[in-house]
Amino acid sequence: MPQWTERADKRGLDPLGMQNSGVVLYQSLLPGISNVTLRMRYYGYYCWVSETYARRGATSDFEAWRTWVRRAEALYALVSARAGETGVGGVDWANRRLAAEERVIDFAAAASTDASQERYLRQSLGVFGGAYYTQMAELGLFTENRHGIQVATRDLGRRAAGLFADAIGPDLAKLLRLKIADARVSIRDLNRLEPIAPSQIQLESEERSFYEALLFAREPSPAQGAASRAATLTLILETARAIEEQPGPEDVRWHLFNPPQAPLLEPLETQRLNWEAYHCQDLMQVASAALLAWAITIINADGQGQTLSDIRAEVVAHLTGHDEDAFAGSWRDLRLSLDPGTFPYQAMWDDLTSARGAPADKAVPAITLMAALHQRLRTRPDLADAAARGLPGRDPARSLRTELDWLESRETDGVVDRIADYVIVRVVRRHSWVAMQKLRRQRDYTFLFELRDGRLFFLAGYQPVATTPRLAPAIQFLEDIHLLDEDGLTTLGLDALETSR
DNA sequence: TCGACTTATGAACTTAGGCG
DNA sequence: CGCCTAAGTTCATAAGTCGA
Repeated sequence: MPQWTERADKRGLDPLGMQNSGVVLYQSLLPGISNVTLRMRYYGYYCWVSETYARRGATSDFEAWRTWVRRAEALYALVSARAGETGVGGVDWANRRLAAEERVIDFAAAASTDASQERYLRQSLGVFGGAYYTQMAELGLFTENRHGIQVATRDLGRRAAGLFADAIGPDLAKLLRLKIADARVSIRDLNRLEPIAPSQIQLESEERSFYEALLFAREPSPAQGAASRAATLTLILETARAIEEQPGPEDVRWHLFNPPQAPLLEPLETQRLNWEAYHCQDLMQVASAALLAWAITIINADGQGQTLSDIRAEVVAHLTGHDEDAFAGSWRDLRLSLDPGTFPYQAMWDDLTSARGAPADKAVPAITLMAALHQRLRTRPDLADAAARGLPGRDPARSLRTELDWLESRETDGVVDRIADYVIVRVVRRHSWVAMQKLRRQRDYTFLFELRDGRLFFLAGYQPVATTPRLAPAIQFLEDIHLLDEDGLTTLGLDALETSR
């Protein structure tokens, strides 16, 4: 291995700067839930933590508030670890403490911000500050007071706090308050506190109905993105009903990819169309990335490096040698030859995102997929509109739109020439530009190849990856509030679905 | 007993988003 | 802009299983 490979110490994230367009889109489709908010019940717990802190005689001292939050989180982690829960901040630490088999666990030091101690979490305001606060603010549960301290809001936040307290009952609420203040807890008390764990939201409780009303925007004064979130969550329930099992993120993507037999009512169809546009964007992103992976293997073919014209010639040779009749005509001919309704998108996606197989063998599938997407948008003005609304169409961003516009600009040119240009201009040179920006702005060296004496030299390989659109936490939330379980849609879930559509 | 193969374990890395 | 987090994935190694 050459010495200079060591310089590529950061692997390129979004090497074509194209994933970002999809990320921006999906963020608007599930506001109030992020990739790091993993359990619904934290929303109620933090409101209770804030209210309890206020009632003990809160001051404007941020340090005191931070200590209270950190102790509340550390205790929640200990209870959850004891109960075998997942998605809780600090469980790794809690499991280590439980394994030590102390009779009484003193977590004052672990909850402090003293760097010399083994802390349950290092970030100063815990998962509250790192993940939940911004999402709870979006939902109208939390706000910042004039002293810069995060507090539960008067209306929604206080109600959530009250419902959490009611759910666990006065005795446990008192015990919980005492143990947070004390920062010491026995195993016996951890067991007693199990009803506060994230999976313990009771089926027939006001706490549960409150979370449902909150998520599905049935509260009196819904916050900004509430309707969008409600529509997406309803579409997830719809997916569960259709596939008759607990859906995973992939199931949701593919279920929402095609218009359903029985048309959805507004605003659900509009939101489904947004998800379809997002998924088309991700398909395009993966196809472009597959061409990048291929270009990298061409660069790496011998240790001598390749010029841009070497790479172009290899692309032409490979695509010409590939006895694909479809590639004999123009780009326009290619897209018109495909049926965008029956095209095997999922098989292509699975192939391109899998590590199996050589990148060169994925070039033809990637190109065909791009043509199918092109034809899909040409024949679906509703979809093209959704893409136009949700995705950037001009420099310096790259998206489904920009790439299709580029391909369409000279679409009567031959496929092989058009794609050879695409690989050079939109893939190889684009990656160089993106990596240069990251080097300048973030000082990250993310180049997958580098230029020396007019030749490109291999630095690192690349595997196309999908973006992860917050669907996993959304599904977990729906499970936490009993709308979904391991068998799919529950009775409550069916009720919620009927109410929402 | 050896080697080929499968399964289990664990370390290291990746991912997203947000704080300080 | 560096760092932090949980969960997922990948990869290497260890342990276990099997047949010759």
